Amino acid sequence: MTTSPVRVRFAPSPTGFLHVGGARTALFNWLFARSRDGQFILRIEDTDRKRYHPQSLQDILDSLRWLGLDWDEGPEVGGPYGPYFQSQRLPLYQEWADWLVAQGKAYHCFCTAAEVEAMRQTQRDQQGAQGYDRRCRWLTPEERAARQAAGHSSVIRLAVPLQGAVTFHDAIRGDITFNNKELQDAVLLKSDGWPTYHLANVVDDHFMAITHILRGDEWLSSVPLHWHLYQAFGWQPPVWAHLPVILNPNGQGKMKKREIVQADGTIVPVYVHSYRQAGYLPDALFNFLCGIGWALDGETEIYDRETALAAFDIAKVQASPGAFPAEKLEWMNGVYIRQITHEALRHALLPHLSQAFGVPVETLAADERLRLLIPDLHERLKKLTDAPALIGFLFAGDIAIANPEDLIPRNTTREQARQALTAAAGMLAGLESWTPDSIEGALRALIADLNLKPGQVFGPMRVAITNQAVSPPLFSTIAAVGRETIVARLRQAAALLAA
RNA sequence: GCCCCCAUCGUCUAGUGGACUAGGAUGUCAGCCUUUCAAGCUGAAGACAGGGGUUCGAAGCCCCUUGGGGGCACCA
Repeated sequence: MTTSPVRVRFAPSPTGFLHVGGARTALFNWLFARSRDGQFILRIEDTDRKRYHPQSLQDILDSLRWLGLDWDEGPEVGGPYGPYFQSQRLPLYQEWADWLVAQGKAYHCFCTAAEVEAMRQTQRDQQGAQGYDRRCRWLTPEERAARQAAGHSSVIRLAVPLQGAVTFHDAIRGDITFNNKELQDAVLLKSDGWPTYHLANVVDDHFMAITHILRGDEWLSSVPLHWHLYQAFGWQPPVWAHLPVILNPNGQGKMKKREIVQADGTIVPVYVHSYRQAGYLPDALFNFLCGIGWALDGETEIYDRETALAAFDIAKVQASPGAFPAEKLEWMNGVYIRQITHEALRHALLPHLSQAFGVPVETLAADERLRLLIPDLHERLKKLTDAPALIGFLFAGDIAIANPEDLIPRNTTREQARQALTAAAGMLAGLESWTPDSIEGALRALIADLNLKPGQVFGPMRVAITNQAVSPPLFSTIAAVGRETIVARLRQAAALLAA
């Protein structure tokens, strides 16, 4: 049906960091473009000078790249339809706004922001119609000229048709109709000469030859306005597809712009960089984001980019809003962590461990104990930042067991625990072969000698060695940590119980 | 208040009139494994919002109700 090459854009506003919702929009655009052999354009909509946030641009760029969403045209890569910052295209918007005025399709409005706000307030009080009452639309040429001569500042508003309706087609939702009487004479050009979203968006999409607009559902109600703009300009509108909004994890309301504290106290981050920092893998987040509003085949949950690309179909995107399934992301990230090699995991872990323990990355990279423990760590992580809590004992110089009772498992006496620790220390001090297997063999023999159960010996040892209730498996931990430290810690703990 | 969109297990979803006693995943619970925690394996509970139509036949089409969401800026 579409003969021209597909060109889509992701058009964030640099007013904040890249949100997972925005990332999902970018992802679907990217998927659509790449699966249709088209172009993915990144355009920065920086026309809001009040909310401009200087760090957000870099964050958006970094986050998109981290997710692997590369753009064909846009910031830092250029392209034939540039510039890709709206702040650098101001004359274009002014020119076309003036053109609309000259054509009688738009008009200067001299009302101040305060006047318009007052208007709105009155209407709200009376529960009547909403918005600007169009008083400047009916000004005579003389009145207009007089105000202009008096130096009154003005905005340019679109003169939308007062009657009739507009019906447009959405690639996900089908035909949608709005009555023109519900529409506003929206501001196109602000009094400072900068364009609003509506104008800039339509002008840019046209001159950048955008063929499809995939964006959030929250834009659906501004389509009729844009449609009339295309009409006024005499331009061919693109194909619209409105993606379902992502709701808060509890399903209530559009996903918040700042981190979400759930009822149980757990925190759900909303920025892509937060997930990056928290040790999520980009492939996992990519895969996960694909699954909000779209499904590969209804069966397969774990799939790579190529697979997604081969199957992606915009018409199969869900129309209904959906909650952000945070727990599923946890699980999925664990799956992706388990898929990488031990060595890859070790490297990925270094910065996180460095930060957690204040040890230089180079030192950690050379740490043989860490290397030995990676395989046992591997299947215990949902995210990279889970690692420090599991292996803190490697970097604690001295272990201080706060409560000696922690060394005593249930169904075990204090004396039994002390005996077990002492015996294990003595045995390990003289053990010839120092491997997980030999350690295990010797310890099991010891258990039989002492006539105790595994848990009665391993439990105290775990606490004595790691000062943690949860740790990687004992035998490899012992092997990794080294004889001297192990024996010392066991004896120290035994002494604690003797006291 | 007005307009628009939407409606399948708690959650993400499969389903495009008959293969639906509604499938997968996550989460939950139970069992196995087991030195803790994970991972893994096995099993269980768990949904077509309600009511009318249309049809031989409806989760899927139409209408109404209800519920949810979005929008109504010189923000995007």
